[in-house]
Amino acid sequence: MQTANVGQDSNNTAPAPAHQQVYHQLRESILFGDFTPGQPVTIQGLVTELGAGMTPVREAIRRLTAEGALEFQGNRRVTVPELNAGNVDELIIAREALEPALAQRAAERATAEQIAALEATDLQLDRAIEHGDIPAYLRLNYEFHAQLYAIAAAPILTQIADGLWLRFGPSLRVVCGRMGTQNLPDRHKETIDAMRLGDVEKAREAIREDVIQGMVQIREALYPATA
Amino acid sequence: MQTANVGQDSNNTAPAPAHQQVYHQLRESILFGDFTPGQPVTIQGLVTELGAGMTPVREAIRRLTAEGALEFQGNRRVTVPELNAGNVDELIIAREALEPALAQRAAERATAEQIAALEATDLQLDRAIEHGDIPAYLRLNYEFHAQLYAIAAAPILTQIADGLWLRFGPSLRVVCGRMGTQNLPDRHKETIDAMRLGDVEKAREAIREDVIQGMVQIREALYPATA
DNA sequence: CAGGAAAAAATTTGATCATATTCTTGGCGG
DNA sequence: CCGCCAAGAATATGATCAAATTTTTTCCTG
Repeated sequence: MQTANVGQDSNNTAPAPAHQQVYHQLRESILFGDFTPGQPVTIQGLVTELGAGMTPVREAIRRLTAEGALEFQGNRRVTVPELNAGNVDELIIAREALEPALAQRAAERATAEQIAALEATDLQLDRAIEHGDIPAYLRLNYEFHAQLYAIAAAPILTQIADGLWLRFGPSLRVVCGRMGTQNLPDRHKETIDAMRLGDVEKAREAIREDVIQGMVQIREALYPATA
Repeated sequence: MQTANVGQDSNNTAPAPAHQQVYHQLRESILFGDFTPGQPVTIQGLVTELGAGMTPVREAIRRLTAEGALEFQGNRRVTVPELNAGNVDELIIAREALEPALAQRAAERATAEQIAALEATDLQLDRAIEHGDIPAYLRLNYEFHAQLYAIAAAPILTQIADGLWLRFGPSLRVVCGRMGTQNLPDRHKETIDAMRLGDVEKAREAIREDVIQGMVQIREALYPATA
């Protein structure tokens, strides 16, 4: 959400608390596919791997568990969730409901600069797709939507939508790994055009299609049999 | 979500971890109005009040912060969030999007027993409204919706919808305290009737109206000026 | 004698606590 | 009125205890 100074402390600002740093690191790892669905996540493993204390790691894990990015396995174990077909359907419902609302608000508020920045991200995204650079694709695709959220200026809706990315991030990574980046069309250009023209309804619809298209692709890749 | 054994350990089962117990206690306190919007929540206060250790309390707070039930004030302070008019609007959007979807799924799946249980809850709710029993009203109103979520069998959507209750719970309490329970009509009867008849669309619409009605009432009570 | 299931020991991991450290804040003196 | 200092609260650490998993051992059966 807020861009806290995750790194070293600049001149006067205090460094971010360790638990926040750990949280952000873990979050990125989950979002951009350093973890695979089903993978166990151990506290002690992270403690040694990140060189952090036990308490910050525990807190970061709790936070991510609450966001649905990790799953409490009952027996004190925590794993990266594996999505079943029903879960994907739920995510489709949720994203189809939320993202168009955010896009609409963004279209109503966007300045020319913000739209330009959006387009810049999308161009980088195109390049990543051309090069088949999956990590860059995942990052920039998320970045595009995150920029849209920021423009929408709706903190609660944004937090919820962001949480959804955490849920399907690991699976998206798997799907991309299988299919490459070529067959991943989006509706970003249409969205940007609509925003330039101030056509709120069209922007809303473009994002709706973008989201559904992407989610259905995940579902088809993971569960081809299911209708 | 899952009904862990929060209390003493029954014969063979291990007692729930302290951090979960603390989480559930805090959660209830927030949901049913033991905390008021803006109220600061201190770790040490909870440690002494609940007689729990510091680590479990910290973890519970982190979890509730991630769910939006508490707010990180930046300077290490945590408070119960105060909703502004825009926040309420966002909550309306989110609930209007999610609850009908859940109601639809519930209507598609409900057994006669489940509908009967729903009706029983609603009758208790009516009694609480008659008696002006605000705590009971808050509890049973939530219970009604929670039962609906359970029937819908959609864990992700349920978790998100549940999180929304945590966000407006404290404010709902304030509104009820101001207006009493009399002027709080709902569409529960219509919902139950529609479910009995298997009229999925009507159930969806009834819940949609129920939710909007309730949320608009909160908005009007807190921010009368705003359209 | 080999294979395998059950039991027991060992190791790994999670939960909690007491304590030290760091940061914020409110009051006091300049 | 501004800056410094002390009190209090939050953060972080490492130790300790408990639970779960894994490995080893044992014993029985074919």
